[in-house]
Amino acid sequence: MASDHTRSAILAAAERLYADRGFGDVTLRDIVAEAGVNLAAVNYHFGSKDELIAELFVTRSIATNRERLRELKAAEEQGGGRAPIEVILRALVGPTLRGCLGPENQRSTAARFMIRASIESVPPIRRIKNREIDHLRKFAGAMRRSLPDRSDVDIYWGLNFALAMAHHTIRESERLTKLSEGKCDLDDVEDVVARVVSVATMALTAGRTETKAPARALARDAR
Amino acid sequence: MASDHTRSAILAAAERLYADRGFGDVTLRDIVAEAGVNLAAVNYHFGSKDELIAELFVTRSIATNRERLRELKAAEEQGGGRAPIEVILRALVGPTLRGCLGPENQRSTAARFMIRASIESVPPIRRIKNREIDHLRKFAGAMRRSLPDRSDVDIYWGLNFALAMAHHTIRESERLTKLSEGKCDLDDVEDVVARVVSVATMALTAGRTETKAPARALARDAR
DNA sequence: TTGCAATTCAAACAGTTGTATGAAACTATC
DNA sequence: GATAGTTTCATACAACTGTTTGAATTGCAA
Repeated sequence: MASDHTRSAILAAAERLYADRGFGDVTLRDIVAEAGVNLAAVNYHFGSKDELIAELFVTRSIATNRERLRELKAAEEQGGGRAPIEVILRALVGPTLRGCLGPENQRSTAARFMIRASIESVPPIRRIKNREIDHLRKFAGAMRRSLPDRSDVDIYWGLNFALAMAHHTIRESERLTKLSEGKCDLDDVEDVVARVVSVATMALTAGRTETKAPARALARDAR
Repeated sequence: MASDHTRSAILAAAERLYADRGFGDVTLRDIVAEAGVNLAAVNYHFGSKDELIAELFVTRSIATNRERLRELKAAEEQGGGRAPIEVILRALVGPTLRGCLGPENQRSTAARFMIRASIESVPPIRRIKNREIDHLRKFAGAMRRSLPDRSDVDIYWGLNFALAMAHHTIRESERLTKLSEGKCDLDDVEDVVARVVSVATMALTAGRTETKAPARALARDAR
């Protein structure tokens, strides 16, 4: 046991720096300086830099997934096994968007770290990341129960597009603000969530009478 | 003038390696080995590694933007100044998707390089990247002309979501294939383009009678 | 206090990175 | 064919990376 103080100071400093500046250009020396500990402490407590990153990622990954699944479970129980698709999508993208957008002082370091992890591809994380597929499968299952007439292909595409809009908006929030000259307000997080959920819902329910990839026909007309 | 052979060999090798492995872990020595030239050649011909990356990015950026604008211009001229929104969106996301997806042997190194550039954030590129906003503004203008009843905010959000779906699908194509157990066919590029265009069109035209952010009401009902 | 393990620390290590150097090899002009 | 300018090359350099080492310090039990 012992103090544990150094250990958690390193974790906190590392998470903060990675969230802000990305994995690429944060060195061990940056981390220990920020944490106010000795350089050798990282290797002593974690073994290596990669293991530090991995531990950070696993911890946060578990926490984020639990949060999302909590919302999902609650929604499905309330609906007797079937939740409205909008609520499922909200459980999927809401926690991340809320953690990464909004006024600077209320952004979660943890959420921003996770976005970094999903963007930059660093070896120790890549190795673990496959497990997240199981997590997404649970959401795919809930979406299937919510939209039983929908083909699997459409479910997966809808899931993909929902994540796409959420992650891309976070990643490019600065550019979107500049492009729109401030008209798109990324501090109004609930509006952003509502927009993403709305579009994803449309993607998943358009042409709902057919069962086989109806989105294609609609777009083909435009060619 | 002189031979120029070494110069272009370096450019080609660098683009290939960056497209495949990202900027993070491609060293000058990797590049010169792939190009079959001496280590000092990069600094001799380009001055520094950063200037090599910058030249590569500027060249490709101009080419990609020209291709997209060509499609856009053609569509607007054919429609007498107003192009259908689907065609505009297709001009926006089509070239990139076609260059990055599809069977391995027909993927464009250039397009994959550009996606890398838009994903990983490396200093020399970040400095140049702001210019791309002007390019996107041209598309925003065309979309405004196509949907004159739409508010600027909705236009920008639609543009953002269209790019989001295209880029995210490219970035996470492997995961989507695995998640869907191959049901989502990412080799059928035209299907992917059609899906993205279709959803983006819905995002931009839903509730088309109103002028003020109608997407919000739809999602709010679901809360 | 003594003794022992856990922790911290300054320093050095080995490896890799981008860059610079000066001699050698070319190429074209006179 | 000698000369001047360009391009290539092997090599060295300085800076930085993650990691290791072994001595100092700390904390705690006997």
